[in-house]
Order: sequence, then structure tokens, then C-alpha cells
Amino acid sequence: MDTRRSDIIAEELEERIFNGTYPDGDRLDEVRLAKEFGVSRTPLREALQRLARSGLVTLVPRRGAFVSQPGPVELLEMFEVMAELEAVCGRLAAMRISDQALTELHEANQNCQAAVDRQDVDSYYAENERFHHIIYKQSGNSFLASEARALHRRLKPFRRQQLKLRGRMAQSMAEHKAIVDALEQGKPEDAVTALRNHVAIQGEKFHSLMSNLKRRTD
Amino acid sequence: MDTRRSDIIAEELEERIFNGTYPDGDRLDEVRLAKEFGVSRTPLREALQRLARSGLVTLVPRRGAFVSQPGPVELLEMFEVMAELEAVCGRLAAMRISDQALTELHEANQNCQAAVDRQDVDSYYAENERFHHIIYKQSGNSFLASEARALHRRLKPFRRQQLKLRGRMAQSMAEHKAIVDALEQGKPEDAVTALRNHVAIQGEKFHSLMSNLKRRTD
DNA sequence: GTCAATATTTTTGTATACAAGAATTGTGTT
DNA sequence: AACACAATTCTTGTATACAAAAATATTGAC
Repeated sequence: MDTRRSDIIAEELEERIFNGTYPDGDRLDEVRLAKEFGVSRTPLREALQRLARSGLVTLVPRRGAFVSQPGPVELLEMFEVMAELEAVCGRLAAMRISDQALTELHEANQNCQAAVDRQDVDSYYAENERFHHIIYKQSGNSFLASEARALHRRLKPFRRQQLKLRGRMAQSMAEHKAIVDALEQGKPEDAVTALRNHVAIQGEKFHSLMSNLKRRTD
Repeated sequence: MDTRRSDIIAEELEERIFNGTYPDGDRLDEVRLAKEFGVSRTPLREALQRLARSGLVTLVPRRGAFVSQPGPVELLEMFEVMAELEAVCGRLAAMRISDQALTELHEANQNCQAAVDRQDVDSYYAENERFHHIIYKQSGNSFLASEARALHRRLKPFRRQQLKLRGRMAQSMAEHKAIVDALEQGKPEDAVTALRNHVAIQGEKFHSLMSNLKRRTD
């Protein structure tokens, strides 16, 4: 329960940057936004500073706040790091995971499959997130888990795009199975490769998606 | 060159939290600090929000800002993540490192050795930092590099403590050599293990340091 | 007509003022 | 004496006011 207006505003602005309302490089005018949200500049500035910390906007002194969407190169870099973070989580989780978490993992996976059968992208997305969050937590390293969650969240809008690619959801399910198997059998290195590939492939898919998009605009 | 006062204040407060001027849980009074720095509350609040993003203080709504030093458990978790980040940097760098960077690495290492011979802790620390930063950069992934730098910086005050441990600097030098060898020969997995151990051992050293400290206060 | 220098406007950074919630103190009751 | 409730004080959150720097427009010279 955030009582501060700046928190609510920060979330709203974050949402708008994610869904593309504000394009890359766009300047976020303090007074205009303050009027729009019906607040003074003070809470709005605090919200902008928060976004700057997350890397969503860059604050140029005496110039203002500018939206900074990650470019293709930066995105691939972020996916690479995400792949490694997940791999580490998997390696630790393979040694530390609880029985209860394993059943929860199976449960999330079954819900994923059901969503695939129903062609329900939203539901698939939610269960997939749950799946990964369980692994983060089961790493037994809460700092690692929170870092993983943060990057996962940051990449959310870009992962979502490629879920629409033909056959991606089915392929993803197969990868999930390999991950669960590795964790169940307590094989750290298997979990590492399974998770690393699972995420890395997303980066590659995204890459092909980007080049397709580019070719279309030629 | 930061023109904004809030930046300067944030740095100063960060320094004070690092060097223990403000103990854990201490409340940072806005008006008192504002008077002390000779500014109004506005830039000071912005500085506090910045520190909150870095995790150095926690902002409780309507209650204020409280220093939150990481506890022993959290620190070990952070060292574990640092070890993995460095390992990933090393793996990528082993494949991508340039000849020039390799010579720079040798150079930094020689300067390290010279500092050890002179028993010059400060100088050792600076060159050691340079050594690691080169590896981060040579990962060829600038997002990864900046994440590694951020965590490295955050752990700085805790790493520093254990440099004073007897024989640690000499041991560290041997580990550096193993790292450089792996990078030079382009062996990713060797670089991974060398770097992971190099950092992980810092976490363990810190752990023993902590328990010694605890025993003394019993 | 173009370029440069200056004046004006706009916008950010900071200070101050005000409002609302939390902590504290004091008083009254049991 | 102890507890509860109310009034006061203190502190945070927000709005407004002001100052300084950057952007823009205007005027003048060539």
C-alpha cells in the first residue's frame, strides 16, 4: 500500500514507457505531466528519479528527463545476463529445492500446458512467471532472487512479443520439462544448461523478430 | 561534473554509511541533515531517494529514512552473486578479450605485486579494482559490465576489511595469475572456476572475520 | 538575406510554505 | 498507579514561489 503519490505516478509512467506510449528519446515534460496527474512538480520529479534508477529514463542535468528504451544490442546483452542469472538460480536450486516447491513447479507447469491447449496467452504468461519465480526463490539466495526478479520484470514487455511466434509456447513447454527434470534429479549442471538455453533462445528469437521487423520497414 | 546538489549530498551520505558514521537502523533526519549541508529539504530528499534505490537506506512512508546495512546473511548472498557475475564476465572475456586488454591486465597485476611488496594497501586496492574492471569490460557485454561494477562498488567497504587479513594479499595475487592464464589461453571454463573461487573465498574470509568479531564481543 | 549578439521565454533546480499523518506528552478516569 | 484518550508537537509529503541556466526569439550589423 503505497501512500505516496510519487510511487503511483512512477508505476504509471513505467507502464506507459513499457507499452510504448512514450517512444524512445521522448522528453518527459515535468509541468505537462504534473498537470496531467493533477499534482505539483515535486512528486513528479521524485517519480522521474525513481525511473532513472531503473534505467527507464535518463536524467540530463538542466535539460530534463528523456525516455531511454533499450536498443537491440542492449536488449541482447540483457537477455544474456538474464540467461546467466537463471542458470545460477537453477544450479543452486538443484541442490536446495524443497519437495513442496517441486510439486508447485509441476503444478505451474501443468497450468502452463492447459493454457497452451486453450491458446490462452495471458494465462500462459502468468503461470510461466510463477514457474520462474519459484526457481529464483529456491536458489536459497534472496539477494539473487530479487535481482533475477528485477531483470525478469524489466524484460517482460520484450518477452511477451515473441510468445506470439508460431510454436514458441510448445517449444517452451518442452524446455520447462527439461528444467524440472534436472531440478528433480538434483543435477546442478543439467539445470544450468537447461535454464541457460531456455532463456538464451528467447534472446535469439527476439533477435530474429527484430530483423524481421526491420526488413519489413525497408 | 555533477551540477545538482542532490548528487553531491547522495555521495557524501553514501560515504558516511559506508564508513560507519551512521550505524544500521539509524534514522536520517531530513531537517537536521538539510541544515548540516546548508540546503533545503528538497535536494536532500532526492538524495535519500537515490540511496533507497541502491538499497543503502529504506524509506518507510510517513516515517522517514533508515540506514539499512546488509546483515551477515545478506552479505554472503551478495558475495555469492558477485562470484557468479565475475565468473560469467570471465567466461565471455576468455573468448572475446583483446591483446591490448591482456597487456593492461598484466600491467595492473604487476602494479598489484609492487603494492604488496611495499605493503601499500591503498595502492593495491586501486590496482585490484582496475584489474577486475578490465575483465568486466572485456566480457563484451556492457550491461553485464555495469551490473558487475555496481555490485563490486557496493561490496567495496566489506572487501576492504579482509584485505588486512594476514597473507590475504599474497594469496590473492596467486589467484590473479590463474585468472590471467585462463584468459590468455582462451579457456572459458578455467576462467570461470578461477574467478568464482577468487571472489567466493572473499565471502568465506568475510564470514570468518564476522564470527571472530562476534566471539570477541561474547 | 544571413549571421551574430542580445533580450525574452521556458524549464529545471532549490527554497519556502502549508497540510496531513505519526509520535509524544499530558490529563482524566478507574 | 496504570491505562486510555485527547491535545500538542514533530515530521513527512505536497504545493507554490523564486532563482539560475538553457532554449528560443528578436534585433541589428554586414
